[in-house]
Amino acid sequence: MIGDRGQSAGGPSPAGPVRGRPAPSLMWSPWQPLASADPLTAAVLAEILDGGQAFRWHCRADGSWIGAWDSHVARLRLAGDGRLEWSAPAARAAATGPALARYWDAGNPARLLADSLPWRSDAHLARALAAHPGLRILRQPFGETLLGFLCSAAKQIVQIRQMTSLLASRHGRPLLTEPALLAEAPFLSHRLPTWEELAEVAEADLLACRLGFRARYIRGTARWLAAHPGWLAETEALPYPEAKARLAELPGVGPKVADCVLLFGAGRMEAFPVDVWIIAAMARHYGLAGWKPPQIAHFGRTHFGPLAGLAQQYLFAWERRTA
DNA sequence: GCACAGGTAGATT
DNA sequence: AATCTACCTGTG
Repeated sequence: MIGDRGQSAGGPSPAGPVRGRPAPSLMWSPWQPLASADPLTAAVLAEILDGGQAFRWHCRADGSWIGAWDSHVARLRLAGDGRLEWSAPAARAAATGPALARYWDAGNPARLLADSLPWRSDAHLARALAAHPGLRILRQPFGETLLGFLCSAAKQIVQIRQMTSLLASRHGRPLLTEPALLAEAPFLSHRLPTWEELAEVAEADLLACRLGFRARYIRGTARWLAAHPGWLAETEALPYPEAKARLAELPGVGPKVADCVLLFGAGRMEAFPVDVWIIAAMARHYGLAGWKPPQIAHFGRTHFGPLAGLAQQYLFAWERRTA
């Protein structure tokens, strides 16, 4: 249960620091390594958590990150050797551990995945891989990923974060209730609303979340999903081409959003989202100037193979860093 | 003031 | 079928 821990002390550690070392927090589980995660740099960790895959992670002053997905909250940080460590609200850490391993797709070492990309015959890809060792594709909840990318049309990452944050605080169920945790991460006071919950929200209230013309898409998608129970879960289980075609039936979901949802929310590595950054990257480094998005997507899937979406993420990171 | 932003849908060639 | 535009709204 949430919120059943005593709050009379009001602080993380009544005992205070011992000989200069910070006392362990009563609210957070101890830091522990994330099994089989690749060594990372701070820059690559930032690219994974704040590079446009997910929109609910925040970097803190000490360099650690805090974020949420589904009903889970976690902190992440790098140990001295670059290994990733995690910690969760103590009351829920037992459930968060396995959930995080799935979210991180920890069973698939990034190094192995990247090695199966055609970098040996693609000098630019080789360069992008070398620049971001450990970069990986998250395996986020399908429905939340759909919501995030329905917000993404013609918006920058900062603004997508703002929209999802408002949706959560106004229409999602409570997440962090312990005052000490809430004080650390007020933006995680609520989880994202489910599609069932969104179906009950009036379009005017969605507009008030700064969604603009996306409010109509989200409202339409929510109503459609409410009328078709089980449809989303079935779609997630379909092979890539069928899943993409089905997602595109939803209002506001075109080729790019569908590919992002399947790549970041369903682990479909063959999805190759084509956005303005990738259009620029393919024009600059692959001689595809003037190509249309569907042509670029086809080129990407054939040139990069079954893990084209992973290649896309490296190219995307390279392009943003050198822009 | 005005162009532009990690697109999509609908109208118009 | 391919190409153009409007769509909300914050940011520079």
